[in-house]
Amino acid sequence: MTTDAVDDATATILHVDMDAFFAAVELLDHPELRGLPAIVGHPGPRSVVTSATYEARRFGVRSAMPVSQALRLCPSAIILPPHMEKYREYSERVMTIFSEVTPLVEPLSIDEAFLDVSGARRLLGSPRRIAELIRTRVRDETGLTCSVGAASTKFVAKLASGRAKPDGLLVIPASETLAYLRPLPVGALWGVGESTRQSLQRLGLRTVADLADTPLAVLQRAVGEASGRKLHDLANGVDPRSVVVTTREKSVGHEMTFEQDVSDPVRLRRELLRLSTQVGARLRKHELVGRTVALKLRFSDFRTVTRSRTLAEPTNVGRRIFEEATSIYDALDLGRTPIRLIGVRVEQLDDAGGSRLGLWDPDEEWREAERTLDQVSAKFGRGAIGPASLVRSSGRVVGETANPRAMPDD
DNA sequence: TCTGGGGTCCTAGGACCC
DNA sequence: TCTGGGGTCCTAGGACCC
Repeated sequence: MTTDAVDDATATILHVDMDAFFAAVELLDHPELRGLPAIVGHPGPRSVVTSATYEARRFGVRSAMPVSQALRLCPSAIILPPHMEKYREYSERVMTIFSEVTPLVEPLSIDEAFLDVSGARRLLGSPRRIAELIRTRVRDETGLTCSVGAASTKFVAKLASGRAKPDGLLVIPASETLAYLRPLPVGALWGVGESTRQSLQRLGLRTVADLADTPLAVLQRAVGEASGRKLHDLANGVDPRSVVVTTREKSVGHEMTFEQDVSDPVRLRRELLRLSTQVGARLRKHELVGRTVALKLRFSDFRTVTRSRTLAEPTNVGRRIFEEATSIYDALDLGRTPIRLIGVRVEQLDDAGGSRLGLWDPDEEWREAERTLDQVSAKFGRGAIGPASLVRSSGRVVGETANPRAMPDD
């Protein structure tokens, strides 16, 4: 047995994270941009950075940063519009590679997953060897690079992959976990963002070691019962979560930010109809129904409100979702208050099962939607809106929704 | 600098029931 | 006449993650 195998025999959870995923996929189609700073983001004045190459990151460009700010930091950056369909394809390809290594794969997002390789060791070798195998296959079969962390818990594996980036591998055996964790800043812990970091700093807690040595009750008073418990555990290297293969989504929603704030209630209704139709289509595609409809609004000052209602009967019908969302909006009595963002979400999901709701004719729903628009038009004046304007209404063409007939089908 | 869109989880208060 | 405690559901908001 090699020292290698001895050293990492306890590190059986892998976290695989693609490097600058969206940007890297775009570069496959634009090899001439390799080595240059590039940013993926929707075109538009209010867009943010979705992904950036490491060349752009060297200028301080980060995900979620306004594109305008990114361009000030890095004026030579090339902006690439996103192609979600393509990213989903590559995501499936790498997830397939993972599942050929072990059936215990838990996708965490489009570009990362946890793998439990404890059962694959006899066949494929130590976790380190398995991680190398994955990295080689991903590179050979997709042209993309990924980073892998291996540890005895999910949380430490994720930390390790982050530390290994880009294009690296880091194994943290159980015996070294605490020594690795303790010097890190509290912000390295999962669930500690800016707000929690400040709360902890007020208590003089700056490192993971500080947290680990603080009595549980003190932490819970500062950040809440559940978060306090979680932080205390993580800081002590405790993370009992196992790799879970199947999880069902708990809510489905769509939202959109206008390029300029919108005061026109008719225009807002039109967006609600579009969003509700999309949500209904996705629910049916996944054979789900939902009992609660939530409306989200963001105002010019960025203040955000949500209002939700629970239905007597669950639904996955766009028209029904639209009715409820509209009714909630009307009840807010906002007049012509300018709106920056509008969103619809359906929660409390359940299987559609064999109920009638599972069977659906997308064309029929689209005709329903058009009738609804006619009613709105009749109420607010002819020509105010029409079915033809639906497609363009967002002011932004989002690939799959460019064809209105394709929309109810997703 | 002027803040996307997809989500999850937690908290807290009130209603309601036992 | 005043007052308990636990459990569940609903709603709103906020923190957080990618």
